[in-house]
Amino acid sequence: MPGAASANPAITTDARKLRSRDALYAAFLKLLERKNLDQISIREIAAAAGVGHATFYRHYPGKEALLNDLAADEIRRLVNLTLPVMKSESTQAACAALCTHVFGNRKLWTTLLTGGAASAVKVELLAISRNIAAGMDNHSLGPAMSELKTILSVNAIRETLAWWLRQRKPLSPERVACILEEIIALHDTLGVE
Amino acid sequence: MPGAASANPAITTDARKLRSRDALYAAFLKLLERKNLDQISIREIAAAAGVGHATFYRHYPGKEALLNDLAADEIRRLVNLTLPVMKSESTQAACAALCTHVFGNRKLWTTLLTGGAASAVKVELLAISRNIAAGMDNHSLGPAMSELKTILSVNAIRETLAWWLRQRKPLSPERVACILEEIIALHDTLGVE
Amino acid sequence: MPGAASANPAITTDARKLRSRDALYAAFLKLLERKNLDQISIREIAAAAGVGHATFYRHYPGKEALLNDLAADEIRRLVNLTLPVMKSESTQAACAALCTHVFGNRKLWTTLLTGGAASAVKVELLAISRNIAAGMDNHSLGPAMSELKTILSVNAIRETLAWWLRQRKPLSPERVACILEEIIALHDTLGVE
Amino acid sequence: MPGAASANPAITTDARKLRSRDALYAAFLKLLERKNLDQISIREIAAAAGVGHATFYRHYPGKEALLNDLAADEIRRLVNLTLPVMKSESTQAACAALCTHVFGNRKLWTTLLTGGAASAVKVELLAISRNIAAGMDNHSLGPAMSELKTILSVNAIRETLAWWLRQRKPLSPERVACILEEIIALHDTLGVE
DNA sequence: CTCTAATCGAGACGGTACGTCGCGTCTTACG
DNA sequence: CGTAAGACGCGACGTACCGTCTCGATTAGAG
Repeated sequence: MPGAASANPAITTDARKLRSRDALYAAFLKLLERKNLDQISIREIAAAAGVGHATFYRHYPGKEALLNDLAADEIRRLVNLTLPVMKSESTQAACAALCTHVFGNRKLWTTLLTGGAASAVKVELLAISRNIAAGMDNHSLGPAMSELKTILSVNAIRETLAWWLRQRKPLSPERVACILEEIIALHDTLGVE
Repeated sequence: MPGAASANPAITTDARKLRSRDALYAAFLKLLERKNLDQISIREIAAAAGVGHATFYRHYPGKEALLNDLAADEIRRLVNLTLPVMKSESTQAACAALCTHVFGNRKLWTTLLTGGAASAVKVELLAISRNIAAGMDNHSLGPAMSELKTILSVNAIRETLAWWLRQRKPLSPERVACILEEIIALHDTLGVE
Repeated sequence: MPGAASANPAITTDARKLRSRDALYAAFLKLLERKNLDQISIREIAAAAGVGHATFYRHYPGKEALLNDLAADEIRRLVNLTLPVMKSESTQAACAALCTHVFGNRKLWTTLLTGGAASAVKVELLAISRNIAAGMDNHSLGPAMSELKTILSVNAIRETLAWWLRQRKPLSPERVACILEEIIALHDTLGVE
Repeated sequence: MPGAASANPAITTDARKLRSRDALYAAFLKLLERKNLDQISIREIAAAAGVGHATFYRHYPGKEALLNDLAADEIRRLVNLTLPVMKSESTQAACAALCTHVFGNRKLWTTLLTGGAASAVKVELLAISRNIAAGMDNHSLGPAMSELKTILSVNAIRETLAWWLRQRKPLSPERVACILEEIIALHDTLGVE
């Protein structure tokens, strides 16, 4: 921070820096609603954020980094909302919580799942899920098969949500929660004789 | 074409044109093995094909067009090999045929499913599958749900194949055929009480 | 010519060849009225002549060659009309003849002197004039000074004609003939003490 | 320019911009010594200036613009050197000054008058001369004739200088000054009975 | 409240790739 | 054989962004 040394060089409290960062984050999200990732230029993001384009580089090495930050943030928020419910209550309740949250932040998640960010979200989501799955591993299958199961489950959920958000007249969150539950149950039987 | 009259203006018999086209096709495939789509420049493709870069544009409007051609070609080849088997024999036999073909053209399909072409293949595959599914529609579900089923099935198959080809020591085609069959069976139960 | 040997390989009587050549000549002239030399593409000339663009190259190595042919032809025609008059009658009569001819072929000469061909005509005209001047050399000056005199005379005449043809309401040929005569007389006194 | 406020947006004080501009100017001049204008590519100029080719376009819309700048600059320098002398002293002194300057910057002027820049210089020189002539108009002739006189005078001077610089063993500046004086005197009598 | 250095805007720059255009050559098929 | 049609390798065009860099001007926060 200005004027002197700081306890932690990584965490800035400088208001200017935070303002720029948030402006970039918001501007990027707005642009992603309309365009694909590689139709958005860095200068465009910076301009939309009311920020010099060089400032962008002071915060992120490139637009992919910003996108990954953004995706990871939102996914983690979703997971933190859903996972505890699943553990303490039931898969059914967790699906309901998930769908409710997604529906509540529908615009954001439409962008994340069906817009230009989709493939980054896919990767990020899988990475996070892998970590979670590593914790509660079922040892009945080999590691490779176990990974396949994770991949299929996560992708099925993701595709279902994306399909949901693409609908002109979307189903109710409760309806989708049921579908999700069914899908999850289905995948649970995979590989079990 | 050179000279004057021709029966069909769309089908060229000019040897030069065919040669260029094939060279571009092959060079592109080769580059896709190593790089992502947007790390490949059009001039690079043309150079690798031993062709002037302007010639590329005389054949395709851009690299996406070439990629789509390529993906559609290979997918259609695969479908034409698999679908008849499923109709005349069984799903089991079709899975076997599919896996055998993919394994036989393993390098190509690794590129298509796990390389730079992956997302284009995903789209193309879904489009073709939608067409097929439209023919043998099951009317028990609504159109939206029916589409979801197609999406989930196709993606599950695709992800499984991709996972297979990513393995360092891949399973035998027969083994994967069994897995695929199970996955397909699983998805058939979707939406049925 | 087709089918057999020819007495003189340089002079073709093949009707097709002559037709193409003339068509190119005419089309080029037409285009020169509207555009600068390097705004005219060879393909454009060929198309305007109703001829394949490759045919152009069978006749001329490039558009400059065609332009030079054209310029040289017309200049020579003009000289052949003017020079004899000067020798047999007077400079005055020659100027009159020149201006009359130019005025009669006004459109052509406007193109040649003020259009895209101007600088080629300048060069060609000087070359031809140098040849003529070499015949009737005045040995009172050195060769260098003598060349300067030719340059200045020819350019003065050319610029005057160009100026004339650029006028919205051009003077009569007789009026210009007088001016030319004065200019020539003036240049004759150059270098004479 | 960088930072914020500036008195005049047209005049840049940014050292980088000036350096690039000058480098382009110099490199272009160097190339013009050897080649015609349209044998010089913009990328070639930029490379010779040690500058990215896009930078060229940040300064000039095209090579013609650079050439015109260059020509106008040098012509104006010459005029500013010659015109005052003519006014305060004599035509003779002015011719001497002109020839001395041209001879001193002989390489540059050879390029400008006999190289690839020649026709641009011709146009530019005429334009500037027209402006000067407009000031000290002689009203004895009509405007058209008066313009012809300007054209002829300027071209005669220009052609004489070009001829001079083309000579293998050029005459002394004094000698050429005399010739020029004679030519100017000659043209002064034009149109006067 | 005052300094001081972190942050910023503006934008020039060397690059790379873009997609278009015209060149001159070469190939093929007609008449 | 001369020609049309046109594919081709080549190379310049002018544009768009890239990521780096240098500037002063501004401003937040430590003392």
